[in-house]
Amino acid sequence: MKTKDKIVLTSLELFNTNGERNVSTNHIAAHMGMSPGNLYYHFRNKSDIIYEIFKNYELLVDSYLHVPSDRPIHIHDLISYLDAVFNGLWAYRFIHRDLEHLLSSDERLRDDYRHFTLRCLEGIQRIILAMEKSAIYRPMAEQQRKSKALNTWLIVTNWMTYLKSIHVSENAEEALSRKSIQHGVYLVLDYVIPYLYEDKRELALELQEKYRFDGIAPKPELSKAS
Amino acid sequence: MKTKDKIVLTSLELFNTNGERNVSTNHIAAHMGMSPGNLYYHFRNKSDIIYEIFKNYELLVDSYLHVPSDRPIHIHDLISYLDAVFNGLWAYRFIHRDLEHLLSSDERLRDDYRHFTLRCLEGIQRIILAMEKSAIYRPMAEQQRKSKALNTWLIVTNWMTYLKSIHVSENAEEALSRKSIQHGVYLVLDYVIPYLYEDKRELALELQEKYRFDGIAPKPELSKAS
DNA sequence: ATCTTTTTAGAGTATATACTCTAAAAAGAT
DNA sequence: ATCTTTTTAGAGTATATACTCTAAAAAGAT
Repeated sequence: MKTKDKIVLTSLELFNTNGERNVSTNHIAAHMGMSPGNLYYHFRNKSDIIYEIFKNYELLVDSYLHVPSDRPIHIHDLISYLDAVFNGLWAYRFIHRDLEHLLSSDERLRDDYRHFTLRCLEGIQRIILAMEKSAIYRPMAEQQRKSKALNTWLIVTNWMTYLKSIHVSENAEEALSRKSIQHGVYLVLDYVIPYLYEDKRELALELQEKYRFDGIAPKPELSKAS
Repeated sequence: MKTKDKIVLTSLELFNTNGERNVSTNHIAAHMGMSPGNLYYHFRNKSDIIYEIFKNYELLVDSYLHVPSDRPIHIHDLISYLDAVFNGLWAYRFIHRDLEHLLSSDERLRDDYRHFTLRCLEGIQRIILAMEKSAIYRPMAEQQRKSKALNTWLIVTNWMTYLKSIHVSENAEEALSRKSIQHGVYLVLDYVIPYLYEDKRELALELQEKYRFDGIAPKPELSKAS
C-alpha cells in the first residue's frame, strides 16, 4: 500500500477514536513512525487529508443509496439501506461528530457536504416513493415525503453524537458497541412502521426486533430534577 | 450588571456567532474592552465560563418541560413546548453545535449533560403519557414511548447543526433566520401527528402549517450523482 | 480620612500546532 | 553503473492560545 493511502487510513482511525480536533498532523506522523516532513510531502495540509477521507465516505454512501431498477422494492431493502447507512456512519464517525468545525474550516468540504446532504435527502425521498409504489408505504403528499426524509436524516446523522454524549466514559471504543449503533436502525424503523400498510407491519416489527438494544442509557439512576 | 455576568453574556454571544472553538479567552476580553487578566480574575478558566452558560441553559429547559398538574394537557401545550424548545435551542445554539468538544474537555459538563439528556427524555415521555391520558395521543407501549421520545430528541438537537451545514454562507446570522429555526417545529409535528386521534388531527395540521418554511434547502439545483 | 478589599490593566509565558526547508537516502529508469 | 526522480528524516519556525503574575486603581467600610 502506498504511503499516501496509509496516511489516510491512519488519520481516519485516529480521528474516529480521538476526534479530529485532538489529532494533530504531528500525532498522525508519530503514530505511523514517520516524520512530519514526510507527511507534508504527501499532503499539502491537514484539510486535504480530511477532504480525501470525506470523499471516500461520499463514494461509499452514494454507492448504496439507490432504488433497484430491475425489480420492485421490498421491506428487506429498507433494512439493508439502514444497515449500510449505520455501518458507514460508524466507519466514518468522526465526520458527524466534528462536522461543525470541519465545515467551517474548509470551504470546499462545506460545498461538497451541502450537495451530499441534498443528494441523500433526494435519495431517501426516492426510496419512500418506491415503497409507495410497491404498496409498502401508504401514499403521501410530496411535502410529507420531504419531511419524512429530513426527519430520518436528522435521526441518523445525530445518532453517533447522541451515543457519545450519553456515555459515562470518555473512551468511545467501549461505549459505542456495535450493538448500540444498531439500535439506530431500530429507532428509524419505529419512525417508519406507522406508515406501512397493515399487512407489512408484522414483518417489519419482527425485523425491527433484531436491532433492539436496551443497554443504551447506562444507568437507570433517578434524575435530579423532576 | 456585574462584570462576571457580562462576561457570561458576551461569551454566549460570541460562541453562538463564531463557534466555541473559534473564540479564545483573549477574544472575549478584547470584545469587552477589558484585559485578559481581568477576565481570569472572574473565571478560573474558559471551561468555567462554558459551564456557567450551560447551567443557565439547563435551568431554562428544566423550567418549561413540565406536565401541567392542575388541568388536562392540550394540543396547544404541545405547540408551546416545541416553541420554547426551539427558542432555547436558538439562544444557546453553540452548545449543540460544538457538543462533542465541550463534553470531551470537561468531565463535569459531561456528567451534567448526560443527566440533563436523560431528564429531558423522561420529560418528553411524561408529556406523551399525559397526551395519551387526555385522549390526544393513541395509547402506546412503554418501549414505543421511549423510542418516540428519543427520536424527537435526536431531531430537535440536530436541527441547528443541520441548518448550519446546509447553508452556503459561513455567516450563520443571515442563514439561520427565525423562520428556518421554526421549521423544526413543523418537522417534529410531522412526526407526532400520525399518532393523534383522528378528531385532533385537523387542528394539529392547522397549527403545524404556521411553522412551515420552504426556504431551507437554498438551491433546488440538480445534484451531481443520481 | 484611612484602611481593606475588590477589580482592573498589561506585560509576559509555556505549550501545542500546522507547516517549512534542506539534505540525504531509496527507488526506478536506461 | 550512472543519472533522475521520489521519498524520507529531522530540525526548525511562526502563530495562536490558555493562562499567570504584579502592580496600580477603584470601590467600600468605618
